[in-house]
Amino acid sequence: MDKTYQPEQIESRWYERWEADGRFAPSGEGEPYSIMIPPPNVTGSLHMGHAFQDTIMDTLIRWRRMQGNNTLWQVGTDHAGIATQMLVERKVAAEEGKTRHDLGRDAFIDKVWEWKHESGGHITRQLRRMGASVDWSRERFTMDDGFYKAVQEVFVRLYEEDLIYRGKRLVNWDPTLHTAISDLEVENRDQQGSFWHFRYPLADGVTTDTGLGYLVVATTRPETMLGDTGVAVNPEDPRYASLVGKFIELPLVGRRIPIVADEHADMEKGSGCVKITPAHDFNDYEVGRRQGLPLINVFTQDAAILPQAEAFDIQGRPLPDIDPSLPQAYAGLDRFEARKQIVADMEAAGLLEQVETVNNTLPYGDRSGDVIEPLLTDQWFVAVERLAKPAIEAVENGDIQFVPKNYENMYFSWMRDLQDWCISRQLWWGHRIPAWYDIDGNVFVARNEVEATREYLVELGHFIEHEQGDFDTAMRLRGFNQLLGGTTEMTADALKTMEKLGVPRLSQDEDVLDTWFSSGLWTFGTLGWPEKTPELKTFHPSSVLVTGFDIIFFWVARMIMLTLKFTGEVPFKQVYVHGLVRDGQGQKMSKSKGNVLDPIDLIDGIQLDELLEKRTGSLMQPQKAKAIAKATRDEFPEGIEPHGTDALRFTFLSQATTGRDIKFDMGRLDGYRNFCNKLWNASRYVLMNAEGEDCGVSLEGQGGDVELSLADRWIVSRLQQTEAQVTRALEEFRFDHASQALYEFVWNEYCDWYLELSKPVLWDDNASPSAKRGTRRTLVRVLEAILRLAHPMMPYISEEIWQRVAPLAGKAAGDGSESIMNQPWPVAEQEKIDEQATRDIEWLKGVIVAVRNIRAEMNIAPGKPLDVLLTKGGPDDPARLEANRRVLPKLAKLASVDWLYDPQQAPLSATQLVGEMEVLVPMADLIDKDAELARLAREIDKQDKLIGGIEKKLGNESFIAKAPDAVVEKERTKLADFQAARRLLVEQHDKIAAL
RNA sequence: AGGACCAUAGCUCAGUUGGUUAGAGCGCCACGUUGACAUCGUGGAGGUCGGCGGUUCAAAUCCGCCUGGUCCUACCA
Repeated sequence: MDKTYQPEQIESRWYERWEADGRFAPSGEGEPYSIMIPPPNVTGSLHMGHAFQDTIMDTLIRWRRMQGNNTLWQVGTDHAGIATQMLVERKVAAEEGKTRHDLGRDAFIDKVWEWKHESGGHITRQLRRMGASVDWSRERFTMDDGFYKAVQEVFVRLYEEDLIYRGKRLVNWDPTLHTAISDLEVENRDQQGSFWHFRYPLADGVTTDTGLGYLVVATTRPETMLGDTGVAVNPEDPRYASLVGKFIELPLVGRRIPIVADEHADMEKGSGCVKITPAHDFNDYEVGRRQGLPLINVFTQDAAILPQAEAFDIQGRPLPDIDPSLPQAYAGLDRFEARKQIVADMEAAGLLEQVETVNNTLPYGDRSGDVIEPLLTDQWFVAVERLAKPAIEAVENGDIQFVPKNYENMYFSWMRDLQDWCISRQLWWGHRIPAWYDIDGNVFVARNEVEATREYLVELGHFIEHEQGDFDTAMRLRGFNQLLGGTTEMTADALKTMEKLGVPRLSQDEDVLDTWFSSGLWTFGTLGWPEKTPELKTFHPSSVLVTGFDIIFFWVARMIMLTLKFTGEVPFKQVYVHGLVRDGQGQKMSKSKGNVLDPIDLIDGIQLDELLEKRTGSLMQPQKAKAIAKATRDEFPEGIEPHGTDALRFTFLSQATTGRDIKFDMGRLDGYRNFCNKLWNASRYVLMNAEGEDCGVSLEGQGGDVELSLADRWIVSRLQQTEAQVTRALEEFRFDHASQALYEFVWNEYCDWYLELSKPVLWDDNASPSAKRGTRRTLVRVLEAILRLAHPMMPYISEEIWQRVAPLAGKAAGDGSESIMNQPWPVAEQEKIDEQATRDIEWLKGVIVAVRNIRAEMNIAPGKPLDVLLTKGGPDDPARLEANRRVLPKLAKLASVDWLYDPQQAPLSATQLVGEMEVLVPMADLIDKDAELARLAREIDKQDKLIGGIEKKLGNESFIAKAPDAVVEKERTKLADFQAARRLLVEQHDKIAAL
C-alpha cells in the first residue's frame, strides 16, 4: 500500500468493477427495500444538493443491502420542461441565430432530443463519481415510451372522472416565456412602487353624500384600468350606501361600469372604494364572480395593450354585447409604457388626485425573471380537492411519516388550502396533452389520436344519422371506425379514407403538461405501471423518499395524491426531508453570487485559475466578476486540493443534522480526508504485521492457538458497542451520529489505543506465539468489521482495504471476486461486551495519561524514560500493574514502574490521581518549588469550588428528599472523589512547602 | 400579518426521556522526527449554552416574553 491515501487511484476502478459485476441490481432475496431517486434534470449537472442527497440515499441503500434486503435504488432523469427548453432555445439562438419559431415545433423538439443525447450522460457520470449504487439497468427518463404511456393513462382516467377539466381561467402568465406557470413557480419579491389615486367620475349626474361628482380609487396597476368592469365599496360603508347600483363613467375608455357592494372593499384603506378588474387581478376575479361582473381582457400574450378588448363572462364565454373598443393611443404599448401614458393622461384630465410611494411585492417568474401577469387563458386543471383528502389522511394516520416530523405541519397547511392545479404549459418540450379537437372545438381526450378519432366518429355518426337523417354516410363512418379498432396510429391509409369520407382530421392540443405532472408518477411509473409488473408488486410502495423541503409542495404532495389515486398505495412510507446545502457563510450557493462549489471539484481538486474562470466566466452581471474573484482568492488561495469521494460523503453525513440547512464546512472536509488517511495508515500497520503471519484464522484454514489479551477483549467489546451505535443512528436517519460514532471508534480507540497496545506484544520477542496470534487476529478482525461498518458511508476506501484484509480474516479470495458490498452488516454481539476489560483498560489509560500529564506539567521531555511508583488505590490495582507490565512501560516510556505498598515511604514526587490510586514520579531535584506551589494552589482552589457546589446541593434538604436516590448517591460519590483529590493536593503542597 | 425553525468555544456543529466537572472537529498556543500516519502524536488555552422571567430539589434541556437570524404562507385595490 502507498504511504499516503490517494483516493483518485482507487475510486473509478472500484465503481466500474461493481457496475460490471452487476452488484447494484436487486438480489431478489430478502425483505424488499427501495428508494426512488428524485430524478435530476437530464441535461443538468450535479450540484452540492444532489451530492448530499445521493450520499444519504446511497448510504441507506448500501447499508440495507448489507443487511440482506432486496434493495432497489431506482435511477432516472427528468425532462424538466421549461428549464431544458429555455436552455436549448438559448443554444439555438447563439449557434444559429434562430428562435424556436423559426425552426418550427418538430425541428425544435428534434434539437432538444439531440441536446439530450449529447449532454444527458453528464449527470449520470457524476452520479457514478459519487459512488451511487443505483441500478443502472433500470434507468428511466420521464419522457421514455413507458412513461409516456403512464402519463396518457393518468390524464385520461382523471379526465373521465372529472378530475381534470379545461377552462378559461385567470392564471399566472409569464409574458417572456409565453406560458402559464403554477403558483409555486412564482417568486414574490419586495419592491418600492407607486400608488396612484384616481378620480372616477360618477355617471348620470349622481353625486356623493358630500357632493362630489367622483369616487377616488387607488391602484398600483393603472394600465389595468382599461379592463375595469366595476367599482366596489364595502356593504357596511355608510359613505357610499346611496351609490350602490349607480354607475361610473370609466375615464379614458368611456365605459359605464356599476358600483357594487362587496366585502373585498376595505373601509379602512384609502377612500374605501376599489376598482375591479376581474381579468387582471386574482382578487378582482373573485369579486367579479360574486357580483356577476364581466371579464374584460386588455392584454396580449406579451402583456401589451390590445387594440380591442375581449369580454367574457365568468364561464369564459364571449360577451358580444359589450363594446370592446379601447383608446387607440395605447394599442400595442407594453404594460409599463402604457402605465406611464395612462397616468399622464389621467393627470392631464385632472383626474390624478395623488401619488404615494409604497412598498409592495411583485410576482416574478422563477425561470424568466419577468413580472408575472394574471391573464385570462384557456388551460387544463386538476381538481385537487378529492385527491387531497386521502393524501392528507395518509399522513395523518401514519402511512407516510415525515422525518423530521414538523414538516408534516407544513404539508397539512398547504394541503388543506389547495387551489386547483394548472397543468397545461404553452411549451413545446414535454408530454403533449392527450386531447384532440374537431373543427368546432369539441374536445376528445384519449390515449392516442386513433382512440380520439373513434370517439369523434361515433358522435359524428350519431349526429349525421339522427340530425341529418343520412343513414348511408353514418354507416360508412361506423365501418371506418371499426377498421380503426385495434390500431394506435393514424396510418396514411386511414387518413386517406378520412379525406374521402369528408371527415377532417382532429388536431391535438398544442400544450404540454407541467413537468411535475409526470414526475408525480415517478414511484410507480418507473416500475412499469400501468402494467401489473412484478417489480411494482415487490418494490412499491418505496421505503423512503429523500428530498429537500423546497419541493415538498411541487413534488412530494403531488406524488402522494396521484399515487394513492392510481395504485391505492402510498408512494413511500417515509419522507426524509433535508435542508439546503449553503456555503460556509450560510449563503445560498448561486452562480450570480459566485460562491458555487462543484462537488466534483471537491473530489478531484481544482487549480485556482480554473476555479476563477468557472466562477466568473459567464456571469449575467459581469461587473460582479472582480468581487467574486477576490472572494474566491481569499477563500481558496491555492485552489482546492483533491479530497476524494469518501471524504466528501463523510462530510455530508457528518453535517446531516435533522431538518436544517447545512453550512458546508471546508475544514470538516479536510478533517475527514485526514480521517481516510488515518484509516488507510492504520490498515497499513495491520497488514504489515499480519500479512504472511499466522493470524489464528485465514482462508487457508485454522491457524495455531490464540490467546486474547486484555486489550484484545477490550477493543472487541468496544466494537460491539460501536456497531450497535452506528446501526441505531442509521435507523433513526441520524447520519451525523453514525459517522461520528465510527470516527471516534476508529481514531480515538482503535488507532490511538489499540494499535499502540498491540505494538508491545507484536514487537516483543518474549511474547508467546499464541498471544501474538491473538493480537494479530484481533487487529485484523476488528479492522475488517470497521470496514464493513464504514462501507455505506465510505464505499471506496472500505472496499480497497477490505480486499487486502478480508483474506486474513478468512473471508474472501482477495482477487475482487467478492465485494464488501455484499458482506453482512456487523451485528453487535452482547456476549462479547466485556465490562471488566473496559474497566481495566480505562485504568491503564488513566496511568498513561497521568504520566503524560506529569511530563507536560513538569516540562519533562516526552521521550525521557521515567521511574514511576503506584500507590494506594484499590485491591485490584497491584494485579492490574502486573497484568500490564508488558505494555505500560512501553506506552508511557518508563524506565521502571513499581508498586509502593507503604505510601508513607513515598519520595518527593510529582503526582496524579487515577481513581483512588496515586501515580508518583519521584523527582526531588527537578521541582521548581515556587511554580509548583502556585500550581497546586490553583488546583486546590479548583477542587474547593467543585466541593463547595456539591456540598451546597447535599446540604439542601429538599434535594435529599425529592431527588432520586441514584442522583443523590452519585453526588456523594463525586464529593468523595473531589475530597480525595483535594487531600492529595494538600499533602503534596505541604510536602513541597516544607522543603 | 400568521406559522415554522434556529441562537451552545474564534469557525462548523453534537448534547436522547431535565441530574455531565457542557462535548467533537477545525483553528489557536506549547512540545515532539527511529520502523502505520506531520493528511501525525502529546499536552493546553478558550463557553455566565442570545436576554429576561417562570416551573422544579435541580434548566443548555420544560414554559412565557423579548432580541437577533433563516425560511414558508398570506396580503398589500
